[in-house]
Amino acid sequence: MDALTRKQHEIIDFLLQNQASFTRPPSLDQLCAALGLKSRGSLHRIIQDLVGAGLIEAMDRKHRGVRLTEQAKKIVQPSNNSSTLRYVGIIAAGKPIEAIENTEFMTIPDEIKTENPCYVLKVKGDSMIEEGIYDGDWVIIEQRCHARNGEIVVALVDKSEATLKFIEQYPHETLLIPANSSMQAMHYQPAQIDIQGVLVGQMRSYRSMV
Amino acid sequence: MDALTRKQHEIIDFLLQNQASFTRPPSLDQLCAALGLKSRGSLHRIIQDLVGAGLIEAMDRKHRGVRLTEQAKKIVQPSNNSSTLRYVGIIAAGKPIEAIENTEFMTIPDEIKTENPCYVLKVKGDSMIEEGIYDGDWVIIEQRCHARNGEIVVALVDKSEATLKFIEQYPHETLLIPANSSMQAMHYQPAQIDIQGVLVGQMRSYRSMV
DNA sequence: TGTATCAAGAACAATAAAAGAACAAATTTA
DNA sequence: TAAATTTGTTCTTTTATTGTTCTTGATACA
Repeated sequence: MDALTRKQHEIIDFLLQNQASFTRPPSLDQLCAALGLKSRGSLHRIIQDLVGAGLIEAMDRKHRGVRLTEQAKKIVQPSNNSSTLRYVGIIAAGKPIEAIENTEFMTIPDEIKTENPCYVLKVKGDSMIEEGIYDGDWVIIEQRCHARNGEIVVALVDKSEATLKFIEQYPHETLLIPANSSMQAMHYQPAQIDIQGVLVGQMRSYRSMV
Repeated sequence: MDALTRKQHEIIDFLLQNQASFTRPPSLDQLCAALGLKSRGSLHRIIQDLVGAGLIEAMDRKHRGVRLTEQAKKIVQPSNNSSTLRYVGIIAAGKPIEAIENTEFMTIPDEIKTENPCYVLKVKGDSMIEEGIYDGDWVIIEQRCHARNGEIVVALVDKSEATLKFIEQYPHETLLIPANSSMQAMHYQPAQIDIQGVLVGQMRSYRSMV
């Protein structure tokens, strides 16, 4: 199969990304409208080339619209707008992270993660309640061992206790600050603290509320 | 089996979506009325093709209406497993929902949605801040038109303004209650309020904080 | 410069669909 | 039971839509 031209690529990308938004396979005219073209004559040629490449099903004069082949649909699977992250366990202030028994995975939308490796924790406790992070919420953590002041981090204290807090780092002191006015900021020696990741996303289910 | 023509597709979609609203299988004339056709002659041909495709049960002159086969009902099931939801737009208290221009879809983990149809909105404003729902958060809404007292709903006020609030419904009064102590509960006539969905999930990105 | 790609549009052929007439079978009503 | 009505079926005719094929001209690129 030859490499696709720019336009062929654009059309396939468009179709793959908008499969869901067409309730049925679009006709050439509909595609033209969606793509901003004024006439379907030239689009037809491009579609035919894609039929040749095995990415679109032949239309042979049937009026059934432009349908992607299974092969084409597979192309998009890896580059979906989400990815599967490891659900590691439960984080509760003052305790080690309680790992869950069987490794679980959760599909997390790109909107609340980053390009870098991330993992998921479930939050236990109210220490970040004023930041809108509640007991039972999930948090998405980007895995890294450094953070900037003011970021929310998973911090390992004295190699034993894990906690989710705002961090402030100074030459001779590291502060872990809760978002809960009934709790106090904690002061540590920098060596006592290991950063295990930085908060990049959060999510919550309201299903069990009922 | 060949792919369906547009009209065949439309009819199957219609039947699937309106199964519940027909007390008995619709006759050809009823279907014509529902679909805006003036004569059943042409509809019959299309139905026969669908019988041939195994999606509709053969009628053989029985006057009992059009029934989908089990196979046809399965067609929609797989898309249920998919966790791709429509990102509809932005909800800001006191304004209509501001639809986004191009239909977008977001992949939402099963943990923060339900089995029923859901859609996604972005929240603007602070009216639910004490419930941990902040300006800029996404909310996942289960699409239904009724709610129980104490649930958080997308309510359409006077057919014009949309808002996200706790709801309390009494025979002669409906209350929309914010989760923000600097705001007041609003009192309405029940007829002023249309429920457009119930909150089932929430999520937030911390990426832009940096 | 020549080549490949692409947009626009005209013209055409095939298919799909709408409308309606006429009839037969099933069902309901009187 | 008989008549009336509804429903499904089979046609034909007409219209609309969709896919196809060409030609012309513009643009990008090596």
